[in-house]
Amino acid sequence: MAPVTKDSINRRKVKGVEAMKNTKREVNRGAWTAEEDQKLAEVIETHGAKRWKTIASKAGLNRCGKSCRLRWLNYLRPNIKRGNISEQEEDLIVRLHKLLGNRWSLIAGRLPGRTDNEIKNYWNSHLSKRMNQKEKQNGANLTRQMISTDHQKDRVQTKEDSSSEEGATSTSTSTTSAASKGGDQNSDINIDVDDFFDFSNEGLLNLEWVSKFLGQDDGRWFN
DNA sequence: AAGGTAGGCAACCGCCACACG
DNA sequence: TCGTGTGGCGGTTGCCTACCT
Repeated sequence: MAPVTKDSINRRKVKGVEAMKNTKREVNRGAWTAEEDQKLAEVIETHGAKRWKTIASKAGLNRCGKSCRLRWLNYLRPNIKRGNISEQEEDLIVRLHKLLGNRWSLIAGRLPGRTDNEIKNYWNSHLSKRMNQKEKQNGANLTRQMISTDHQKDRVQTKEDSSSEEGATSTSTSTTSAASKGGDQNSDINIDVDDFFDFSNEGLLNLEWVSKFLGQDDGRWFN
């Protein structure tokens, strides 16, 4: 809703500086200044993106290593895409989330130039709401389906009652068994994703492997 | 015009896993 | 084997802006 412009970011930075001046804590907190960004980038360029505590001290930044790491990974790192998540990316996020849950770093690993933080934010602000709406729709459809199925079962039961009592019992059992499997799709996929995912040899943004598990019949999530 | 509200994003917090001495 | 330091991750918060009343 509120587009984040350069101006707004700079204003935040100024506010952040003010907040830092007022804080009694030892390390800087809040928004990063352009100067801090530059220092951090320079140190990482010469020393590499590791040993964040060392980087923080070498850069002369009064910030903790964690903060430096986060800033680098989510903002300063080269080849970062910002905003404008495409339909393809969105589709992939939804599919991966269905498969992996809130494992944002894994999901981000399949989206070049996207950070886990960005995906997490995008999910929380955009997709989760749409998913809820979709689930409600599906829930309503499912209820209608179940009512319809119950009526059919009743008809079958009545028919079988009149012929064979034993046969009716077996039919009922199998129906219940099938229904119990239909609840949570994720529970059907009994795989260890940590062992399973090896991204090294796969092309990025390739939906085939996701579709293998989730099924192409799903089609697009949001129409 | 002013205040309230919701959306969006950056950054922080707390926990956990791993490496190393 | 244990303790400590560090990095990584997901959840949450805080702030700013645009929109609504």
